[in-house]
Amino acid sequence: MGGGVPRISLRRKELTERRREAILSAARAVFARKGYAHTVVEDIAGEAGIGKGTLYLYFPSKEQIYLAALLADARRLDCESRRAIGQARSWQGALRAYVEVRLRYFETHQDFVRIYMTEFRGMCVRERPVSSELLRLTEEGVALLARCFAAAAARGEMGAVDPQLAALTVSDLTRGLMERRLRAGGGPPDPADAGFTIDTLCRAWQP
Amino acid sequence: MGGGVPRISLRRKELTERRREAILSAARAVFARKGYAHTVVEDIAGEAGIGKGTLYLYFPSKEQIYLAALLADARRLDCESRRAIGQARSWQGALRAYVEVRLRYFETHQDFVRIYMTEFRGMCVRERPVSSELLRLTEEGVALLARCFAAAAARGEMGAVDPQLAALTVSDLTRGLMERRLRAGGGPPDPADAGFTIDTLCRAWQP
Amino acid sequence: MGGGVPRISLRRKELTERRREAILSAARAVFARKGYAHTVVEDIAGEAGIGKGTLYLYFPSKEQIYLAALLADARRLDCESRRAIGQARSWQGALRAYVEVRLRYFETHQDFVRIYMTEFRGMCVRERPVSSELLRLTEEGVALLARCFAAAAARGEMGAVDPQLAALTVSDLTRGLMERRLRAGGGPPDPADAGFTIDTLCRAWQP
Amino acid sequence: MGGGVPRISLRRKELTERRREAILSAARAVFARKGYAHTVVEDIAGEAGIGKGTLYLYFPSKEQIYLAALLADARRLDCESRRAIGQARSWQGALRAYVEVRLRYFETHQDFVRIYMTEFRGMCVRERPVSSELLRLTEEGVALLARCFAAAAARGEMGAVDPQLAALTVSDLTRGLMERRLRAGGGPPDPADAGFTIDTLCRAWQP
DNA sequence: GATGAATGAGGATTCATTCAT
DNA sequence: TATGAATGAATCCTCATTCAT
Repeated sequence: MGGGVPRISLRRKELTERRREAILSAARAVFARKGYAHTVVEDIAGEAGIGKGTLYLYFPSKEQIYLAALLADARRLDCESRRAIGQARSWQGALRAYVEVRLRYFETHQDFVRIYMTEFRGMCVRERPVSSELLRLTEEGVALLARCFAAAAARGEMGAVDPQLAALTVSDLTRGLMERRLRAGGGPPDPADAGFTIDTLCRAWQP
Repeated sequence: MGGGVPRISLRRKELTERRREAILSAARAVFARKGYAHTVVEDIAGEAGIGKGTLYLYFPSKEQIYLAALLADARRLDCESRRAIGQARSWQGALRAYVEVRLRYFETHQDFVRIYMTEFRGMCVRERPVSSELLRLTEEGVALLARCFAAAAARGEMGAVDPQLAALTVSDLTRGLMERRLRAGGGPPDPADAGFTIDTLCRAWQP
Repeated sequence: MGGGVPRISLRRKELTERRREAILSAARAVFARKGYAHTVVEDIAGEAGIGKGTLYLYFPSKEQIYLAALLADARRLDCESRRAIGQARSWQGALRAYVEVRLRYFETHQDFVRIYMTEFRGMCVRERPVSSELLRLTEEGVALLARCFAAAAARGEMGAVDPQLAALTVSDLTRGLMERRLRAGGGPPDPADAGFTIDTLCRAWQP
Repeated sequence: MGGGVPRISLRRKELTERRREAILSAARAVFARKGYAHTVVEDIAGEAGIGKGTLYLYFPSKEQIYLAALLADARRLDCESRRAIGQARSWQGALRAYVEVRLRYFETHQDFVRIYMTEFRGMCVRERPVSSELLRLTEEGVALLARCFAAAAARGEMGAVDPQLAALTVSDLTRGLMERRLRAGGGPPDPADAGFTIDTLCRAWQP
């Protein structure tokens, strides 16, 4: 039993995967720069260093590229989020983890955040939900936090707040923090703002 | 006797103004439903019950219709906001006024909020600012609140919080409230959520 | 026999005629400045100091305004041309009269010439003849000259040239003179060029 | 063997060039038939047997198609003109060459002449010069002739005429000849007219 | 697989003409 | 009679997607 046959296939698959990633990375960069409407498919192909037609071998449409570009990062962010929140020893730690994971993710994946925060969420509110998984991931982050809060409240470590509403509150404020960083462009953001947000909520929800 | 001369002219002006409003109203409805990119000028004309070309007698371009539609409501909202916050007797009252004015405005001007919250703010982050006044109005609301907070802090009625950051926090959470109402569609929103937000902040920032 | 009744009617007719002239004058100015395609009906109305709709009480279409504007001047030019050529005592005189009448007309009716020379003649070649009278007037000027030449040739005062071709030659060169004046803008044209043209032809066609 | 590498690339380039020519040819036909203003881009595409969008892969705008269509032929005409005039042994020969090259060109490129004579020259007089090269080529033909005449005059073979005015005279009359051929449609033009023009000028300008 | 030339539906805007006042 | 607001057909151009090489 050699197994030489699938080796080529593996190579192939790996290459394909690598190219898929390259396309998504290019797509994020362009979508972040120009927004969905102003982005031309050819721009993405150019940024990815491939031909326009090649895109359509990997994705069926511009919209699917957009969603896939978001989904990949949303999954990664969800992973990191789970890990960090899982390691937290208190509801305050979980809250801080939620915020900090996102701000750290922003440092290295500004393109994703830009699209996700300033365009995709709006699209979701307006049109029919486009990607169920993307939506689920978004809600998952909040739900994770909500479960933490519920447990903490049950243990009496947290004031008697609605865990779901509390988690949504954290989510809203985190978005605000990121938008301000985006608007600041490359300039340094107010380094105190994240602390302010966390402090505010910790104080409000202490038992 | 007398005074009848400009009557026709007045009629005309009034009619023109009425039609301008009708166009903006139609535009808000369509933009809210489909978003800027998917809206076709003919749709707006149809919704307004006029011909396509007529739009261009009142506005020079699709983009200007969009901005004018937002601006009119943003001004009204700013007015109501000023009045309500001006009447507040405490920073808590101001906070509550800011949120409630917006939620009440949402009841009757859902279209505006839909566009403003889910599209325009994102556009501002992404592209060059499109309308300076619209931007100014947005920032004005926050600044108003910030001044209230600063005064309250100076009087010792409020904890030692950064007034600007506090105002931004209120703004972010209010947006969150409205987005959830939008997503709920016509369904009844959680009636407690606004209270939760206000309570949270009041508790956090008491002296 | 009073005759009071038609007096009003006369007034009316005269007023109408006066306004017609004003429109045509305005039309010539605008058409000369922008050309037929780039001229907007509203421009003409504005130049004439009347409303856009009023134009259509006097003329049925933009095209008819254009033709009427040309026709009025073409008739006047034809009149002056007939008179001047009629007074000429030799074929050289007729030739000179033809050229000079046109150059003089150019001084005071540059708009007409601009349209006529640079646009209308081209239109005639390209499309179906638009106005039979306008075309006839153009040919009439040449024919007039041709008859002069034929008579002169018959009297032996002129070389044995084909009168029709000779007249066309004069026509072509006169057009060239006017185009150069148009292109010179307001600047002074070469004052010798008309003389050169006339001398050339006189020498060529002497017996 | 070998040397086959760029074959595909050559094919492609050749094909592209061939299609560019096809578009220009179609454009000339349609522009000649309808004039610039009445020509619709779709007409050109249809005449060229390609899709509307394909035009814009080859040219950036309707106006550029127009100018390119003229420019290609204007260059060819200029070439032939230079050659023919260069071979002329006398100023009379040069004059005859100038006229005959144009009449011959007319036989095979009636579309070009139609546009060039009846529309483009007028546009130049009326509006800002659109294509500097096109304008230069037009003036170049006249200048070439003018230099011939100047040389001939210096050698005493020609009367003391202003060479520039003489060349303009030839140009004006040649245009007249072509316009009459255009107006004659397919019908046979007066075969004597070119001879008449040439004879007239030769006689006028002999020493 | 990879490419980019070809396509044509779609969309913003203009403007000659009409018509209610 | 005079007006200019209203109209919608007409037009240029873009760009997502297809497909022959």
